[in-house]
Amino acid sequence: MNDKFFELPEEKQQRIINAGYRVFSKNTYKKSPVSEIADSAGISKSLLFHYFHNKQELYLFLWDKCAQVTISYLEKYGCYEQKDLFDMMYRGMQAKMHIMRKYPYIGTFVVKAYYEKDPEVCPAIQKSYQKLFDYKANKTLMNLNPDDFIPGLDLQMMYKDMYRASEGYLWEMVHRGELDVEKMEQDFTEMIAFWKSIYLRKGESNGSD
Amino acid sequence: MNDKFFELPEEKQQRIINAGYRVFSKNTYKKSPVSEIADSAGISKSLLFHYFHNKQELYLFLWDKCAQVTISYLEKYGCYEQKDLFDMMYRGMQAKMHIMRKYPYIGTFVVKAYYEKDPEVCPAIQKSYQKLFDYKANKTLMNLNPDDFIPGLDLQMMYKDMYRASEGYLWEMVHRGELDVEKMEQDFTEMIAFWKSIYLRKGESNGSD
DNA sequence: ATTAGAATTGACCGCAGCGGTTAACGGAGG
DNA sequence: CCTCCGTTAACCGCTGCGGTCAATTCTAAT
Repeated sequence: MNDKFFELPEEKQQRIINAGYRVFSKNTYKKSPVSEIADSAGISKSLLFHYFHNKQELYLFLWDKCAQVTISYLEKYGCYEQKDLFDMMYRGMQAKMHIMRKYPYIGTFVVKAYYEKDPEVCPAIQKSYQKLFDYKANKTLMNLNPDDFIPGLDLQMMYKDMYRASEGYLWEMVHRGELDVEKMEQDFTEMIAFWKSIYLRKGESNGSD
Repeated sequence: MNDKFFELPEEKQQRIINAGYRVFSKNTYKKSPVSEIADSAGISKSLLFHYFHNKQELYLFLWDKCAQVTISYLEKYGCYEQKDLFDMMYRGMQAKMHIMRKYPYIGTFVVKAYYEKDPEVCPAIQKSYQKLFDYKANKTLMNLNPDDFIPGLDLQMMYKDMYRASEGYLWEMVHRGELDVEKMEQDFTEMIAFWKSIYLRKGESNGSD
């Protein structure tokens, strides 16, 4: 790719990147017109081809950017220094929200990319996905103390259920269209509070309402 | 459309319908090639155009079929005779599973259709969606007795959380590719049991696990 | 066997829209 | 005035689309 791209003002880079994520997350790789990306970014198709030699290069750049962004934010928010489970979920949520604020379509893009079948990009995706996946792999649940939770609780199930509810909520929001990140952050906070209220053992040193 | 379609053997009708759901749920309306549907159904494009005059007609037929199937199965499984909340969820799940077994891509199709922007089909979709939505609207939660549940539980939150977890699980499965309905049914049953174990008031006349 | 009629198809058409190229435009600096 | 460079409109060859239609195969009654 043309390094001139990085000399562009941040805002313009972002606009182009997000346009890419948006279009590629809506269609297959093959059926995503570069012209639509250019339009969405407010530049001409020619200019886009000036920065990226071809469609494939643009796509793979976006993919790499994707992994890079995810990892950097997860680290930034300290999502893997898990002391308290719920605190960790909260940090994870914050990281996700921050990413979504900056790159609203990155989530759906990742999913689409992962299941992309086109031989022009598929191998590259598959190869580098493992890295990201390994990174995200939950070492969670390893060192949870059952005494902190209500007696007889299936911790595995609890975790799965919370994870799924988060995913379900996210899905709900994404498909609703406009992402009101403020509201999402608030809703997530509520959800976490709810989970604490039902899962955590009561009457301990924890001050909850 | 050509009524000859309905004289086809059930299995062939199904094959065509499912091919339609599959292709239309993968791409936008405009970017879904009729030829791919025909291929996927194992017939020629010409024949498909023999049964449906044009793409639009095929699409809207599939949409109608969709509403019709959903409603009929929800009724068949008695999903709205809610006495016990969890029983109702179980019935709902069974209905969904039955549908997915018969029309694996119908779920994703509905979602795609709902957010379809193409002026050739959008208005028709939007108009008839309200019906389906009104039908599915949860009168649930109306007549729940708080005494059945653990004290202080926020019933609204509980319901939302269960709903989201279900969606999250479904999303997880759908995006994983092959839909092992048996396993899904089993997992859902487990989830419902889990919910009963954490939400339901203990030590009553209810005999659980 | 013959044949009418329906089921089914391959080949075709005109056209839209794609990825990518290129020649030219326009504004800032000298 | 020229030159550079970010930027674009116009263009090109081509693919693949929706839809048609004449031809072929299948079915079954005679």
